[in-house]
Amino acid sequence: MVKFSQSIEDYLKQVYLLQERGVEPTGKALAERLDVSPASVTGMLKRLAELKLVEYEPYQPIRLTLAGRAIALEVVRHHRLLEAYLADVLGMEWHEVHAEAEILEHHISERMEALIAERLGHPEFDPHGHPIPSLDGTLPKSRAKAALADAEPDTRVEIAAVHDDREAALVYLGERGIVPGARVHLVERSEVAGTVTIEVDGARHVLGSELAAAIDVLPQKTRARR
Amino acid sequence: MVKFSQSIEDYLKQVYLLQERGVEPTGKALAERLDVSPASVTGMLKRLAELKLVEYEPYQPIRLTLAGRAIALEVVRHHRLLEAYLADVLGMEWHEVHAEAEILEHHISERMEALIAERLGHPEFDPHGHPIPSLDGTLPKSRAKAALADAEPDTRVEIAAVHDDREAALVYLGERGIVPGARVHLVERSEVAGTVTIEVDGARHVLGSELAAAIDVLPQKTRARR
DNA sequence: CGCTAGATTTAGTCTCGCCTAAATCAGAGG
DNA sequence: CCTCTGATTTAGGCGAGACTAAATCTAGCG
Repeated sequence: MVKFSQSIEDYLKQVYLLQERGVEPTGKALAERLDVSPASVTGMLKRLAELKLVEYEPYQPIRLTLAGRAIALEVVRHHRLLEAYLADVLGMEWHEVHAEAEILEHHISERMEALIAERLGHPEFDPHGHPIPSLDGTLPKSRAKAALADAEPDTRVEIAAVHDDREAALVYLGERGIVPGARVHLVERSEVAGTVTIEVDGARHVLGSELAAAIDVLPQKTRARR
Repeated sequence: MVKFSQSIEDYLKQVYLLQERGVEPTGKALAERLDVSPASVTGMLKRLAELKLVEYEPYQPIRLTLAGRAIALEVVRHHRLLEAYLADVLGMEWHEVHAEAEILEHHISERMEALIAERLGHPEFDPHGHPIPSLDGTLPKSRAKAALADAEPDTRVEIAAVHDDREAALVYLGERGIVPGARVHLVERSEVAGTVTIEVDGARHVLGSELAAAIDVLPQKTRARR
């Protein structure tokens, strides 16, 4: 597979990540996530279409081609392996790993990727609970999960993943033990207040629904899996 | 300290490395090492002079400013720490580490640098025997050493450093145990043949003077130091 | 059916680093 | 002191990837 620029990798990755979260990858969404003007996105999409990495016609939905998806998966694999490595081996805090991996994902060799994966024992999930694509492009299958913001009140759940890159949010959650694998009691949700109340380790916490929407949980009848 | 582009870091690093080896950093030498045309070097030197990172006047010798030297040292520190880390912790072969470090040196955070240095116990030399600048910009002092190509024949010496990036050369030397720390008997030198004969672990090897010039040795009255 | 808001695309520029070709300079030898 | 050679600099350009401003499309609503 030919080597593409970091910019190209970033665009493809963001298209993939939006799709992974079930969001339509529009030009606007890409512009926001890439911190770039919408006009720049259009320009790049044209190039990506030329390169057969995305299917793109003006005003039509954006889709990755097989080749584009392969690159996106590779970058995502690098990112998540790096997060796991930085946290587990180097002892970096879980809120720091994203920023570091965001950069390094574009620069590690296949050799280094393999050494890292091996050292970690080929993990299936990163410290935020995100699935790590395998070398052949397959994803670990995870059980049905729901956003904490939508889960059944007064049930016990297990935190599965946290989809929030902001360091402050991760510090906040980490300090309160709201991390993948944690068992949590969902006390109540208030639609009108826009809050979710949970109990972790005997302490109560109230989260805004925005943050609660970024947290995926599993019904409690499960075992830990990290 | 402001963040400069990878290109700028590379230019400054090469100026530093040439000086470290006692070579005048001319435009031509830089062009070769950076794999760039001489005209491009001139252009970049102008920019670097504007940025107060080098002292440069047309046709005058090139010198790093304090700021430029600080950046060069930082990049070299990253490079050599990474080489040590990749070899010692990740188990990468000593001939592979240079290429990987060459890229990653520009992308690791200060935080990661610190974690790596700590994990390694703040080493003074990298796997090739090159000194690792400390955080405050000082270098470990190494004892007087000479190129293998110039050393006294029929003496015992210790390999101190190998100044050759080519993978094939490193594989060749590594397979024969010609690595920093190794004790070697310098059997003879032939000016006319352009060869140096050494004995390592009971086996004789003949090296061309070019390669022998890239190997630094210490007189034998020393202890191992890695 | 027509309007409008918001998303998207087009057009035209800018900067960074690189290039080639041509000009110029420095230093050695006659 | 002149000339030749090799190093260096100047001049002119190019491609990537970003930007702003202006034009255009789409979709929802009255």
